[in-house]
Amino acid sequence: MIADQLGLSTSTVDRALHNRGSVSPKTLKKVIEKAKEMNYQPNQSASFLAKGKHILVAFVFPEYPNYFWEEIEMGINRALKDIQHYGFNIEIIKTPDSVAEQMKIVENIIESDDYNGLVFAPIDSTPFTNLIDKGVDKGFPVYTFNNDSPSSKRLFFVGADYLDSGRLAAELLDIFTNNPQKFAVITEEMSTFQMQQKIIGFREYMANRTTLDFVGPLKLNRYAFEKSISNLEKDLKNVDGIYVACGALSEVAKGIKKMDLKKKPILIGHDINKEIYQNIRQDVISATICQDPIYQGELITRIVFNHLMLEEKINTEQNIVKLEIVTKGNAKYYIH
Amino acid sequence: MIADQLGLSTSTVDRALHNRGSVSPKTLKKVIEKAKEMNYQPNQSASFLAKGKHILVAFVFPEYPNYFWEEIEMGINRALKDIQHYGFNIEIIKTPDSVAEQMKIVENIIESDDYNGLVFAPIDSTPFTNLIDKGVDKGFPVYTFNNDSPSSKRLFFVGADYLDSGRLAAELLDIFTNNPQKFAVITEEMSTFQMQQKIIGFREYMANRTTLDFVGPLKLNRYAFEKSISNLEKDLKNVDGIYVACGALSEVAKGIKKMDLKKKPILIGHDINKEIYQNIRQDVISATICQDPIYQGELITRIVFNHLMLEEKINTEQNIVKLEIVTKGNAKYYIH
DNA sequence: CTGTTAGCGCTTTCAA
DNA sequence: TTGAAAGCGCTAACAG
Repeated sequence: MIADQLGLSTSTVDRALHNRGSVSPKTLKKVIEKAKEMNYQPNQSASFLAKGKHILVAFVFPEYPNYFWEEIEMGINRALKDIQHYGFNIEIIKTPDSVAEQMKIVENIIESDDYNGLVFAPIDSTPFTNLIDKGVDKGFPVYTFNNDSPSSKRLFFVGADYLDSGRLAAELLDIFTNNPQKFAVITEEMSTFQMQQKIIGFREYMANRTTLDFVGPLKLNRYAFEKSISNLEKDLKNVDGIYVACGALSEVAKGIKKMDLKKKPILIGHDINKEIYQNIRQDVISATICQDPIYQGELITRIVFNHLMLEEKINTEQNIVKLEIVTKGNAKYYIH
Repeated sequence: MIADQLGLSTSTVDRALHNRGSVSPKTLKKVIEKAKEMNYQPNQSASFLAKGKHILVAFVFPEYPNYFWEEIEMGINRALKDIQHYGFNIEIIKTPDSVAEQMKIVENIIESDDYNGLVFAPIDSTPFTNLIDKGVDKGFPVYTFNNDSPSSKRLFFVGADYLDSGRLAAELLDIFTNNPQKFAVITEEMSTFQMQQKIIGFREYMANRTTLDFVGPLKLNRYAFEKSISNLEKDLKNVDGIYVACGALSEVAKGIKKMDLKKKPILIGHDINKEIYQNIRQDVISATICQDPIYQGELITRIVFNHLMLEEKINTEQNIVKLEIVTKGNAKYYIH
């Protein structure tokens, strides 16, 4: 219609509208004005059909803890259902919790010509900066999610603020306890970046509590949870609250039930699965902090689609997802 | 491709694939099998383009409380951004909180031929059953959201469970108070269905608290909040907790600050806006229960799109959204 | 710098 | 019951 009204060919209009060059400034201006005047909205279906563009994006993330990443995948698939018709495909690659292994896998993806982009959940922050930059510099788009690499040139980040997550955990312990004397913090021997952040946040919140006693961070061994938890019995003998900063909340709950403690401690942690849910219902766990993994998965997928397929500009550069408080009263909504 | 391999024309294949009739059982079977064999995925862009289908859906909902419905609109627009290119348009119509007024508006929409569907947030449940059924019976699709009309034939509902919302409010009062003696419940003179549900849920949770004293439901006048709140000062003199079941949480917070109460009561309510947020930060409000209006708006819009434009079947018939607990520690994530 | 043309995969009308 | 053909709005290769 623009072409008709201006006595131009559709191709000229197309070039003008999309800044493909080879258009005189005069016609360019005419076209842009006309488009605005008649409030032209491009027909995306026609555009997709004509371009026949097909894209494959690699999604790389750890497999542990399983239940968390399963929900992320649910969210990815939810977005995919709406957009894969338009030529957007993905491949999911799971990695161990090892910087070296992740490096290798990501390097291969960036080197190869098999993918048009990478969505990546690094288990640590700074070690990946150079690798990500290498990709982005040669025009290979890299997005981070769940864990960021903020000093790199990644195009976008979707995920939670783990410092704040630790602070919120501290606040929850505060709300659920009454005149507490002693808190314990539990993490893993193989402590990841995000666990460390959580603990820093927790401590920050508790910094001015001079009358409080803290034990920990007590360390669990991922490959021998049961034993390493039962080893903590003496440390937990008379704590009022326990903060589990790693992915072993249900295991800790299970261990505590077996212990012979002076008083039942308030137990706070992160994320949710069926076991955690049961322990909330049984008042073993008082609250857990969730970060809506389904939404995270859906969001990063839609953002990458919009960027790669619709060539939409990225304004913000990150989306920090909200932290949700889950207790007995609303836990049922968080289980899928 | 299917047509090629089978020596048929594309139109026959099209008819077969979409059960448009006029296909012999033999060819029908052949086509279906071939499609499955080569895992045929229809190209939605081509389909949209060829059909040139355009749809207009009416969204009808109350305007009060403003801040809540603004967030719903944000969610609707978020979905719209992705799908309006495909010929999906909406028109938003706001109504007063009056059954009669809503009736009139909805009736007009169902009678007229201007819209292809209706998304409707009724302020009450049963009164709209017949009207909704009238629409659905004549093939005019009606969906409910925020408030349901479960006995009607509406095709889908997106919204919260308000009974459960009241229960959760009660649990929160429980968590935040310590050995409470007396709780107050506040609602409006012009009490809507959803406020009533919340109070029923609240009472259900508190039913076995024989040692507790309850005042209320105290009633506010929407058109004279300040005055009707200050009138409650004597009732609130020595309560330990207040549950605001209506949309006047920030007004109540403001009123309480001015009162000369024996002890600072724990204040719990629903939803969030800038004023509520400030009062949470200042420890005037302890917690508020949110139901992610942005998500609700986005979800109902996508569901209606999928149903009307993609002719997707509706399996579940409803989506009950989660109830989120917002306190000082995570409130900043809930403000937009 | 501009225009002509073919074609993306599907739907729909009309004729056989 | 089937097929031929036009066309949806846009893109891209090519010629001028």
